[in-house]
Amino acid sequence: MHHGKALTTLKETGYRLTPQRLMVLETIAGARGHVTAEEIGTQVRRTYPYIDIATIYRTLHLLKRLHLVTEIDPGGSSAQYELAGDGRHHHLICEGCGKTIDLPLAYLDNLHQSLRREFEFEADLDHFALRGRCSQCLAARTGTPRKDRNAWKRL
Amino acid sequence: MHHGKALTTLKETGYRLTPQRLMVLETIAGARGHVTAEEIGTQVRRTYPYIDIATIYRTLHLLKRLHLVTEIDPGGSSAQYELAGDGRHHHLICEGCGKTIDLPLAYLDNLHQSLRREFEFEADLDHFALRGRCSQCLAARTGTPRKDRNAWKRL
DNA sequence: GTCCTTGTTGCGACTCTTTGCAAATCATTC
DNA sequence: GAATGATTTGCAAAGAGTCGCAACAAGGAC
Ligand SMILES: [Mn+2]
Ligand SMILES: [Mn+2]
Ligand SMILES: [Zn+2]
Ligand SMILES: [Zn+2]
Repeated sequence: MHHGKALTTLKETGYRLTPQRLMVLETIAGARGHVTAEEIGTQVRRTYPYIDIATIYRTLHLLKRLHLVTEIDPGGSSAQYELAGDGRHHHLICEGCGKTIDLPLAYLDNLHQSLRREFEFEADLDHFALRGRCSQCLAARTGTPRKDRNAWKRL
Repeated sequence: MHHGKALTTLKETGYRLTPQRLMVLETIAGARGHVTAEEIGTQVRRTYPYIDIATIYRTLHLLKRLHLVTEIDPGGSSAQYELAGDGRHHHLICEGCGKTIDLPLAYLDNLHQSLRREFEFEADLDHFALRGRCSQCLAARTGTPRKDRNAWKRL
């Protein structure tokens, strides 16, 4: 995944391409998969120790607004960021076991288009996390044994 | 909107119906529309000044797990809660003007079912907030005037 | 009632993220 | 290149939400 396009877009939209922004972008592009703001900080501080976490968050917001990176909120831990490129996708997150499943972009196409048609609403469905229960966690809950007094704790 | 069912469900599932939980529930039921945890706190403290915000959050998580209340994350401000009852719905939130549109539950039915069929994943789509741009904010962005040097700020 | 177990609360500390502000940096115009 | 105005940064403080823990309340067994 490369960030050449990101640099161009930044310039073209009139934002400044500062060293900090470049380093954040390079870190995201260099990582495989998702990274947190704190992980970006750790990496950037190797070459520029003064970067502040606020700058990183501000940069991430900017890049997100320009659709150059996508954010995901796993719920219960820090947000994760990813370069918006070819392998776009959504995520299914199981609240039982934490497992995540990649969901092809197309699964939200119908919704996206009916919102556009019927509400003239252009939804931002770049990188979504849907919570729920995976098949295994669902199976584990069927057929509760008769005397399992702790079953309700796992509701 | 009444919370009788909520009380029954709480008892039936084995959780204790403490005064704090009752007060939180009554506050949510008594409000019209969404309430934040802080608003619940302000209301409850009128009769019981010692309630802690952590207790409120814990109660809200519990009620959410039992599908008795729904949560929405407006992004940029505190989460909002609502009694799960008849008028179930989702929300479209415009990032341009802040306007919110109610979206009938049915709009996510197809998605819900294809996830169930094709991934055996039971998604939790009780009360969703979808970000994007409303028709007016989209219209306002077409046909950028030639010399509007501040246009990009509004991206 | 007492004993015992388990669930719940309030408090304080902590994490993650956002915001206000003054100083620094950059682009533009003369 | 100096003056000017706008953007960006680092720092410190605040907001929102979570977690560990000791004290407390409830329920069951006897
Ligand atoms: Mn992803
Ligand atoms: Mn609602
Ligand atoms: Zn699972
Ligand atoms: Zn709008």
